[in-house]
Amino acid sequence: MAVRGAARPTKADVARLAKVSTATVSYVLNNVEGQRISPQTRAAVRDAADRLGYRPNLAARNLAVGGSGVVLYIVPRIALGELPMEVGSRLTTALARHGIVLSLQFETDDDRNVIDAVTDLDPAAVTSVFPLTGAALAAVSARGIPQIHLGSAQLRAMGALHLSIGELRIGHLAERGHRRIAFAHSDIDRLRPLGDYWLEGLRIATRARGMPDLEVATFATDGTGAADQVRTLVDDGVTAVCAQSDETAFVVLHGLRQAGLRCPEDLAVMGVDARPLGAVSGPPLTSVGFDARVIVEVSVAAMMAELGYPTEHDPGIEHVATLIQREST
Amino acid sequence: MAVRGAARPTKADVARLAKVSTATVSYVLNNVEGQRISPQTRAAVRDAADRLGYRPNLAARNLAVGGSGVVLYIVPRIALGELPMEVGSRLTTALARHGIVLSLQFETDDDRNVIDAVTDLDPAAVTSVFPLTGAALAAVSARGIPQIHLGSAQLRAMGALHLSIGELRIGHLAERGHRRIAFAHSDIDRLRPLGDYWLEGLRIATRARGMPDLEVATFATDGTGAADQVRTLVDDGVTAVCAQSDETAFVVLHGLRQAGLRCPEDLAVMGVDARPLGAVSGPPLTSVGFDARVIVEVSVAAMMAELGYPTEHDPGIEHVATLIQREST
DNA sequence: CTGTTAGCGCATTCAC
DNA sequence: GTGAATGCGCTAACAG
Repeated sequence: MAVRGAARPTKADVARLAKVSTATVSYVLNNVEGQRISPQTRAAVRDAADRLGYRPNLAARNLAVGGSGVVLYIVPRIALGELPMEVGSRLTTALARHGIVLSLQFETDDDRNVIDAVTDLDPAAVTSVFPLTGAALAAVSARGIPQIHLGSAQLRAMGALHLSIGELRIGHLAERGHRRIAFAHSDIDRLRPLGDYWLEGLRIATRARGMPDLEVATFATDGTGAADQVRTLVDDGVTAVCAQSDETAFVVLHGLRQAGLRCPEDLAVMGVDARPLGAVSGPPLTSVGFDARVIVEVSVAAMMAELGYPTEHDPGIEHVATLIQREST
Repeated sequence: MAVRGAARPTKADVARLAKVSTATVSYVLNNVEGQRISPQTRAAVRDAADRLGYRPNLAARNLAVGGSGVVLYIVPRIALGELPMEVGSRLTTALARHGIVLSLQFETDDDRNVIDAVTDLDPAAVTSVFPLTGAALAAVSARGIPQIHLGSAQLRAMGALHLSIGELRIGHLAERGHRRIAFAHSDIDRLRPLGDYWLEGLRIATRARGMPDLEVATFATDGTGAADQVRTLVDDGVTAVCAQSDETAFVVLHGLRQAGLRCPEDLAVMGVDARPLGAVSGPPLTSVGFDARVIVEVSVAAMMAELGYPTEHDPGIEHVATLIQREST
């Protein structure tokens, strides 16, 4: 049990209590390789350390190693479910354990905050879910700061997620007799790559079943023109649409209501993301829910590895996604 | 291994360029009182500093002043619109300008991450929108770390927000002939205080107009039982409901659709928060949008002041809220 | 194997 | 007014 006095114990205190030198303390606490230290000394140090509730002073450590001890995490502004925030959250605690603090930066139009943060905080690295672009990218690479992002490369590594999701969705729709299916893209540019990623999985699934290729439509986030688009789709003989995300699915649903069409009778709609709001949309939305835990773990592990803190634990990749059947299909 | 850009200039570099001592640099750059420095020297230092693009090394500064340079910001887990995140975001950049980094911590059931962060990062303060509770509170106060939160005290200071919002909503409904109005609470405990806060404002507004007191109903977030509740309300003669938030309003809308009732004919629904999704709900939701900028500014200013970085600029409190009329009323 | 020591960059006394 | 000197707590060479 740590006794909390006024001042935090320093490495010197630990050394004194363990009756060794500060260097030794440093070695055992940092698990420095190439130093052979007797198990008992090691134990003594460890004991003294947590007897005192010792925690290294980050400022001092950073000063000594010449780093800032800060890593930036850029959060996309667009609603992409809770995942990015979840990843950020987990990353925060995972890194804190290593004494480095994660500074979340939310995307803005001008990337100003990112640029400021880069110059003010001098981060050791910049992490993000999507690759940086524009001014932020320029600022970061100008300073030679390593950037780490979780592109579809990692997603692919994640058991070819798009394939299993695609199969899951198309399978569900095919079972219900749908053959002509459309894909609803978001009109947010930034999300395009993600949409394309899902689309690819869907395409492969339809092809495997000898179904006609998917039609593609892009829906405006604010619902503008959705009714007309939906009507066109239905007139073309499309009977179901797979949206790029639940958000986009909501827009399609909106279009259906505006057009006076019924869901799923006239057009079935399916999202992917399983946001809580899907339970109360009109009608409640069928979607596929991710096991956030697994995805987050993979992401965090990848980033930690990239940052030089490899995680020994490689989480299993099974069952990352499950169908959530509601009334829209 | 990426080659970092040119080494950062240090205070010594600036001193050399400005032909003064490092102490002088420190004085002018930190605007130290009680030191009389010639304007020209001052100018020379400033010039040299930004000529070199000098930024102080945070680790070194923190070491010298004995602080960690980290402040925690606890983000409530519940969906409360974008505001808390927005506040966190702004706080991040505002503090970064002062060389302190904000570490966002998301609430969890066990408060484990907060406790860990407190011991690992040794923050100078802990900020949050709501007061801390439970284990997190214990950990923070045990260490005597100052906590700063934005309770309804500040909200009230913010021009009695609940009153103006209440008046705005009731006024809108009254204009449309509604007299019997209900309030829809969220079933999330954590949100209760916020709901009560809004409710109080609504009550005062109805009373002022001699309208009957509001009925209160609590809706489950997942939509369970919403249809019955809505039906009961309508049977009771209620013609409009003010929800605690847009989220809750969506649940009411869901109940209406399930019950086969029309909105706004059978029951008008009004949210507060103006989330983007409101544009594509069924029907699109009337709500009141906050001028996030103002609220965030007030919050951030209050927190900065509390943290010892008073902001000279006291943002005006006018027009923090505007009615967003859509089809649900 | 373990102790000593020299900085890391900055804020802050204290002489000049 | 300004410059030199100290020390913050820690890491990493270098001795021993």
